[in-house]
Amino acid sequence: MLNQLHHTAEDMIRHNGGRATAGRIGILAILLAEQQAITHREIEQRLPQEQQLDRVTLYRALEWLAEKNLIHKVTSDDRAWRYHANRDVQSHQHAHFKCTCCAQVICLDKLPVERNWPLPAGYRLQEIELTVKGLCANCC
Amino acid sequence: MLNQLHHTAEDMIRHNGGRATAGRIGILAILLAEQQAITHREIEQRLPQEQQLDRVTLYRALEWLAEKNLIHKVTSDDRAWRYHANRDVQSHQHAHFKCTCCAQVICLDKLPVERNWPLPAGYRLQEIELTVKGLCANCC
DNA sequence: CAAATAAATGCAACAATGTTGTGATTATTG
DNA sequence: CAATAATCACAACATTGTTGCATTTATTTG
Ligand SMILES: [Mn+2]
Ligand SMILES: [Mn+2]
Ligand SMILES: [Zn+2]
Ligand SMILES: [Zn+2]
Repeated sequence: MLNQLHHTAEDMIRHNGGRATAGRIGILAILLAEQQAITHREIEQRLPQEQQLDRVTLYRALEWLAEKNLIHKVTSDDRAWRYHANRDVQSHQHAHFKCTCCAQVICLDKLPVERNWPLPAGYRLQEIELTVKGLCANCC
Repeated sequence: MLNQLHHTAEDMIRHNGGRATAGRIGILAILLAEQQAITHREIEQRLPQEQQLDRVTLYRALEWLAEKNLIHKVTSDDRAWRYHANRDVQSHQHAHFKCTCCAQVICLDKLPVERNWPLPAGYRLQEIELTVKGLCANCC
């Protein structure tokens, strides 16, 4: 099961012309297995003891994966990026939900906001970032 | 003009039962004068030389002003809070625009998003945080 | 398979932003 | 003016992320 994900991860990495290193494969497998968007720290904790990576290496691997569009970064109000594998649905813009109690972040399907936003004259829209804050099912 | 704002700021602070210190008044006057939401650092730079405040004092003053609802904080993707005085319009929820080039942040009037968002079962909505990213008139 | 090479890694140092604790100062009250 | 609680300044710390550079390694090539 996790082995399957490792295989998938390796494929995804090779398809993008990157080196299939243990670190990258492990990180991407973790993100593929995860339902939520998780932080750098949480990824570190999920890595098996025998293949801990340097903080910087982890940051750079995540940066590479994001560049190649295999994962995406989510901004949060606690100053920590969260990362999540790109599934079909998430490849285009979508909103996020963050629990104000336990801080979990999940990706929501749609982005039900009109693209032609009423901006001041001369302003150009590039991207909409939307986070719904509230309580998750566990914290309600 | 700026003197007028100082007077207004002092009134707002006293109305909330706080001590009218030079620091608080100066900070709030700066935020009242500003069209955009600005960072801690930018506030510091706008303070006259003779009344520079300690970083921590500035943080705590901003915290107090936000608690009293005289200003509001804006989350951004660059890990720095931005602050803006609460005018009538901004007292309720609104969206923000951030220029991806010069990083300026302005408050937008409305929040044209349906409040009854389609969340997973058991989830409860508290607040919607929306940032439109793009290019401002200067950077276009 | 072995050597060559570019890519990835590990480590140390640094930067930005924000927080906590505590003793000194000050705005306000009477 | 004196008393007092609120505010402030300073030092120390925490978290998250970045940069430079020497070392290691995955992949390619012969
Ligand atoms: Mn997402
Ligand atoms: Mn605002
Ligand atoms: Zn929760
Ligand atoms: Zn701009």
